Amino acid sequence: MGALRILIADDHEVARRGIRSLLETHSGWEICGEAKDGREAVELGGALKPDIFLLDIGMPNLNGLDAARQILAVNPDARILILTIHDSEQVVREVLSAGARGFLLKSDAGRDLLAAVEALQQRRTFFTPRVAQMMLEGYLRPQTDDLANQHVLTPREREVIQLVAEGKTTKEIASALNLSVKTAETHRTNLMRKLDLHSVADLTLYAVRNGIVQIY
Amino acid sequence: MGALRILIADDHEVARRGIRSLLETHSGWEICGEAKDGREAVELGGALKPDIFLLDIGMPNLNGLDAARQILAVNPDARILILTIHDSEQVVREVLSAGARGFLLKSDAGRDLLAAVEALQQRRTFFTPRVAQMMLEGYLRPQTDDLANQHVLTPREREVIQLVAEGKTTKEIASALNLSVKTAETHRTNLMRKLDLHSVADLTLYAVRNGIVQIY
DNA sequence: TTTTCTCTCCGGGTTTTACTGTATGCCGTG
DNA sequence: CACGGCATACAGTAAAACCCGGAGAGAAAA
Repeated sequence: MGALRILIADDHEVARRGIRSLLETHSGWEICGEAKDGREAVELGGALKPDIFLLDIGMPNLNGLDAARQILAVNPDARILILTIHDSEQVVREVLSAGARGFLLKSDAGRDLLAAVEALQQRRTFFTPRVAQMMLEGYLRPQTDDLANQHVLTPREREVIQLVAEGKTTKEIASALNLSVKTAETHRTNLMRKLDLHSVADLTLYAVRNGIVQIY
Repeated sequence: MGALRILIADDHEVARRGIRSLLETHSGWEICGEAKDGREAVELGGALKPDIFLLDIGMPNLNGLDAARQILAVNPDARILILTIHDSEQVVREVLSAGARGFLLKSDAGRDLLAAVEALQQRRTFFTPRVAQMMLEGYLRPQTDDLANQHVLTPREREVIQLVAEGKTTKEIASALNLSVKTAETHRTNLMRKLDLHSVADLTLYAVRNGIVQIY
C-alpha cells in the first residue's frame, strides 16, 4: 500500500508550512496538496482524492466547515480533521454536525497533530479531552442546532454568568434575580463545575467568547 | 561576520515551525531560539542577545507589545518585527509606539516575511503598503482616548492586569513576576483605583476591550 | 534640587469566593 | 409513576480577594 495522502488547507502560508513541517517528521505520510481556502480544498480534493483533509475553519471564499460539508457530499468516505483557533461550544457542535472525524485547536496542534492524524489513519476519531468533555456535556443530547449554546447552560445559569461577567457580586446577583445569596452561590458553583473554570476571569472570558456579554 | 541571529516568539508551535521553515530557506540566517510567550521572549532575549526579534502580539502571560517594550528598555538597539493576525489602526499605532521596526500581517507573511527580515537586517524598517497607508492615516489623525487610556497604566500594571484577566490568582501572579504576594496585591488595588473598576470581571472586560488579552 | 511617579513590600482587617456537602419542590419524559 | 434535570435554599470552611493604612528606593520630571 502507498503512503497516506494528506491535503492541507489554511489561508496562511506560514501555518501550512508549520503543519507540513510537523507532518513530514512522520514516515509514510505524504502532503499531496495545499489549499489556501475552502474552495481550493474542495477542488483539489476532487482531483487528488486525498485520504485525509486537514482544514482550517477561518478561511476566505469558503470556510472550512462548509468545505467539509461539500467534500463529504461528494465523497462520504473522506476523513476530515478540523484545525482552528476557536474553541467555543458553538464551534465544536458545528464541527461535529459538519461530519468531521477530528477536531484540534491550533494551540494544541504542536502536541497532538501527529496523534490526531494517526487516529484518522486508523479510521478512528480524534478529539482533545477538552473537546470530548464538551461533546459529552452538550452534543450527545438531542441538539436543536440553532440555539445549541443554550443547551449546555440552563437559562438561569446563563442569567447568572452574564451578571458575574458584568462585575456583579453574588449579593447583587441574588438581589437582581430575587434569590437568596445561597442560591446565587450555588449557580456560580455549578457554572464553574460544568465549564471546568475556576475563577471569575475565566467565567468572564467564557461569557465574552460565547456572546453572553457584549464587549463594546 | 557571523550569521544573523533571530528569535521567534509565538504561542502556536505550528506557527513557529512555519516561520522557522520559511526563514531557513535563507542562507546566513540562524534561528537562535523559540519562545512560546512574551515573557519567555524577554528572558531568552536577555540570554541569547538575538539580532532580530520576531514577535506575535496575541500571546499568553505577556503579550508581544509589552514584551517589545521590555526588550527595548533593556536593549534599545534590538530590532523587533511584529507579526500578527490583527491589523486595526489601533494595533498599528501601538506597534509603532512600542518601538517596533517592522509590522507584518500573518496573512502576508508567506509573501513578505523574508523581505521584512532583510529590511531589518539592513537596519531599515518594513511595513506593508497596507500598513504604511494606515500609518499615514493614523498619524494625521489626532489620537483618540485610546492612547490616553494606554498611558494610564504602567507597564507593570499592564502585566498584572493581563495575568488577572487570564484567571491567575494573586499568588500565581506574584510567582510569575517574582514579586511578593503583597506587591501583586498592591498592583491589583492600584489598577482598580486607577480604572475605577471594582471586580475581577470588570478588569477582565477592560483587558479584553483594550487588547491586553486575546479572546481567541 | 525638590517633587512626583513607579515599583517594591508589609500589617491588619473585613468581605467574598470556591468548594463540599445536603435537601426540597417542580416539571417534563419515558 | 418514577426518574432526571432544574431551581431553589442552607451549613460550613479554607482560601482568596479586597481595603485601609504606611514606607523606602530609584528614576524621571519640574
